[in-house]
Amino acid sequence: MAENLVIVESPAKAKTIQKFLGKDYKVMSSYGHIRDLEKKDFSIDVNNDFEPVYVIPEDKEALVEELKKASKSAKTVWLASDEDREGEAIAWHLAQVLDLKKENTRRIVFHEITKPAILEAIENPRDIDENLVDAQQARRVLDRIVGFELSPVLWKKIKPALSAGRVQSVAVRLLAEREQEIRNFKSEQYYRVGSELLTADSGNVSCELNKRYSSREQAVELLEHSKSATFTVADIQVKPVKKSPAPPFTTSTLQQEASRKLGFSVAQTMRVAQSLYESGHITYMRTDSVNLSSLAIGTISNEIKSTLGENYLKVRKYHTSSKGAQEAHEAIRPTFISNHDIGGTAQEKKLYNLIWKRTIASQMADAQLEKTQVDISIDGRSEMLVASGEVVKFDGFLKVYIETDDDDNGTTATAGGDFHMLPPMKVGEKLWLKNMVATQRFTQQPNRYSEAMLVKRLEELGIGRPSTYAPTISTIQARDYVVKGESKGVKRSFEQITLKDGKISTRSKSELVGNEKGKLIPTDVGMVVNDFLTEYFPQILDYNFTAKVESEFDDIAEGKRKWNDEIKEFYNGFHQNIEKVSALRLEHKVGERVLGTDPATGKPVSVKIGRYGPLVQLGSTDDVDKPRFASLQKDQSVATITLEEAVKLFDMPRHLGDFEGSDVQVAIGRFGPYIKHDGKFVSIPKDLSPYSITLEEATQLIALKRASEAKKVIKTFDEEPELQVLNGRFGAYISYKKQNFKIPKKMDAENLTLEQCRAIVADEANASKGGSRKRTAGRRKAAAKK
DNA sequence: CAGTGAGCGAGCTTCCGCTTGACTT
Repeated sequence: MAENLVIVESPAKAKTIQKFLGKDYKVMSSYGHIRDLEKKDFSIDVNNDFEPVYVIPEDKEALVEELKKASKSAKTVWLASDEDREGEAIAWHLAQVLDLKKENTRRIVFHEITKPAILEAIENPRDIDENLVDAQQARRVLDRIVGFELSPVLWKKIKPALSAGRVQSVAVRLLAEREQEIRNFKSEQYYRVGSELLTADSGNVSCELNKRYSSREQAVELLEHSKSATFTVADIQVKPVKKSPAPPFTTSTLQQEASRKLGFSVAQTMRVAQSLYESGHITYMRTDSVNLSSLAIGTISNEIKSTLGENYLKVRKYHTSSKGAQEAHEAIRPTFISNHDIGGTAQEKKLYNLIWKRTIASQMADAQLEKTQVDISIDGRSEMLVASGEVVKFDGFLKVYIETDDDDNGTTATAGGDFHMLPPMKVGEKLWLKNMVATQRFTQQPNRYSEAMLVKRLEELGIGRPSTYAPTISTIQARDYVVKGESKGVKRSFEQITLKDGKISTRSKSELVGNEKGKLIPTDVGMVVNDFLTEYFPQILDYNFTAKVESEFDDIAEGKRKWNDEIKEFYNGFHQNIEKVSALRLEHKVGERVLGTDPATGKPVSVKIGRYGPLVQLGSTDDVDKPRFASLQKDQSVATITLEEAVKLFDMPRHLGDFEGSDVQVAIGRFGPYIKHDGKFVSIPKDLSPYSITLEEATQLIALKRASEAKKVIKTFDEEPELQVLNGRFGAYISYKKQNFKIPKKMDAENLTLEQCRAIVADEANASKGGSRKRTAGRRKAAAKK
C-alpha cells in the first residue's frame, strides 16, 4: 500500500506524475471541484454572514468515496491542485470533505510537470492559504448572488427561463452595442485615387494619392489636370523595420488563431485541444499564461539550432499582461517539440501544427525588413502620389509562422513572399503616366464579433476565465440572446473613373457589402434584455465591474479584508436595487414598439417580446375583443419590422384548396412555415414564401415528403411488427417499442436478420441497466415535456 | 415538433469555474 496520496485536478496530469513518483506514491485526480453550492438552490445564508451551503454533486459521490478511502490508508496526503484561487479552494474542500488532519496533510504546488519540479515541490510543502480560499468563496458567492437574484427579475419583467450573470450579460452587452453602432451607421462616400506610372526603363510604379476626395468633382478635376501634368520623384525614404514573433499560445490566442487560420469554432478548438492533451501531445489547454518552462525553452532552442541554424534563434521570456491572469499553468505548447507532426484526425494534425509553429516562432529571431516610400509630385498640385515597397532582408521567425490580422476580413498578412518590389528610382527623375483611376468608395460599417473576437475582448476586460470562454458563448446562444449566423449583406454599385491615353471614361461596378459569415448576431430578446439590464443594473453591466471586484478579491487574498464583509457591502446595495426594480410596474412594456394602426380593423399594432419570443399584437387589452397575436418570423426583428409586414402575419392560416379530397392549409408554426394536409405536416423550405406558395407547389412538397418517408423504412419483419430498421439523421438504426438502438458499424443494415436485431436490442437493454443514468434521465425529461 | 400568449391556479427556469466522461435520435 502506498504511503503517500497525491491529489491533482486533472487525470491526465495524475498519470504523468505517477510515473515520476513511483510506487511509494499513489496519484489520484479530483476532476476539478468536488463540492459546490447546490445547483438549484440559492444556498447562501444571507442572515448568517453569507455562509455558503456546500454539497457534493451526485456525479462526484463515488469519486469522493474513493478519495476518502485512499486518504484513510495513506500516511501523508499531498494536495497538489493548481496554484491559483480555484486550486486553493479545491485543496481546502478536499481537506474538509476527506476530513484530513493537519499533521499529515501537505499543500504543494508546481509550475511545470517535470520530475525535478515535482520533487522540489515535495521538498517545500506549505499550509492551505485560507485567505486565498476566502477570496474564492467571495467570488463564488458573488456570482451566485448576481445570477440568482438577477435572473428572476428577467423572468418577471421579460420572459421565463432567461438568465443574467457577471460574465454572460457583459458578453451580450458587447454584441448588443456593436449591433446598435451598425444600425446607427451612416455610410459616407469618398473617392480614392490610384495610379500606375512608368520609369524611363518601363519599370512599373503603382501608387496611391495621399488624399481622399469627398466629391466626384474634385476627383475628376485631378484627372483632368493629370492629362497634361508632369510627374517627378520628389523624395525617397528607406527605413529598416523589424518584426517580432507573437508569444506562445494561451487559451484565448489559440482560439483566435484557430478561428482565423483553420475556421474552427471556439468549442471545436477546445475539443480538439483536449484530445491532444489527453494523448500527451500538448501541455494543458486552459491557461492564461505565456510562460514556457526552462526545460521547454532548452529543447525548443536545440530544435531551432539544429533545423534552422543558430542565427534563427533568439531566446525570449514572455510575461502575461492580461487582467486577472492567474498563471497556474504554462503556455500551450507541444510536449515534445521534436515531433513536427503527429498522428490523429485531420483536425488534430492541423491544430497541433499551428501550436508547434507558434511555439517555435516564439523563440526565433526578429524578421528584418526594409520599407521604401517614394513620394511623387504632380506639378501644379499640392497632393502627392505615394508608392511603397517592402523587401525582406532576413526572414527570421517569418520562416515558420505569421500571425494573421485581427480585422478578420479575410485579409492575410502581406509578409512571406507577397511583398512588392519597386523599380530603381532617383530623386528628381521624371515618370510617365500609364493610367489614373478614381474609385468611388464608402466608409465601412463596423464588423460584427466572431466567437474568437468576443473571447479576445472579454479577456482584455478581464472577464471570464480560460475554462469558461467556450461555455459562455454556448450559454448566450442557448438563451437565445445571440445567434451565430450570416447576415447576407446588400449589393451596392459604385463608379470608377479612369484616365488612360489622355481620355477619361466612367463605368459602373457593383460589390457586396455587410456580408458576414459565422458572426454572433444579437436577437430581439438579447437586445431587449440588454437594454433592460443596462438601464436598471448599470453597476453589474459596467465593463469594469469584474475588474473592480477582482481587486477586492485581491484584498481578501492578501488578508486585508474579510470576505463576508466585502460581500455584505455589495449585497446591501444590490439587493435593494433588485427589490426596487422588481416593484416597478412595467410588465411587458419592456422593448415594446408601437407600429401604428391596422388599416383593415383600425386597431393598434405593436411588437414586443412575448412568452415564446418576439410577437406582434393586434388590438389592445382594454378592448372588448381579445387582442390577436402572431409570432415574428426568423428573419424579422422587433427593431426593424414595418406595419405592413406585421399586419401580413395575421393572414395565416391560408387555405390553398383541395388535394386528394382534403384541405391544403399553410400556416406558420413554432418551427417556421408549414403545410398541413390530411393530418400531416410538411415544412416549407426557405426559398418559398408561405404567403405566395401555390397549391401546385404545395402538392409537390407533399409528394417529396412522401418519397423521403418511404425511404425511411429500410426493413420490417412480419413476425415482429414493432421492430423496424429505419433511416435516420445519423444513418440506419433500429426502432423497437418507441426506443432507438444503434447498429454496430461493421453490420450491414440492409441484410440484418430478425435474430440479429433482437440481439442488438437485448445487448443495449443490458448495457443501460448497469450505468448510463444520464441517458434515462434525459429520456424521462423529454417524455415529461409532452 | 406544428399558435400557444392577456390573467387569479401549479411549478419550473438561473450564476461562474474547476474537471472529464458517455452520449450521440
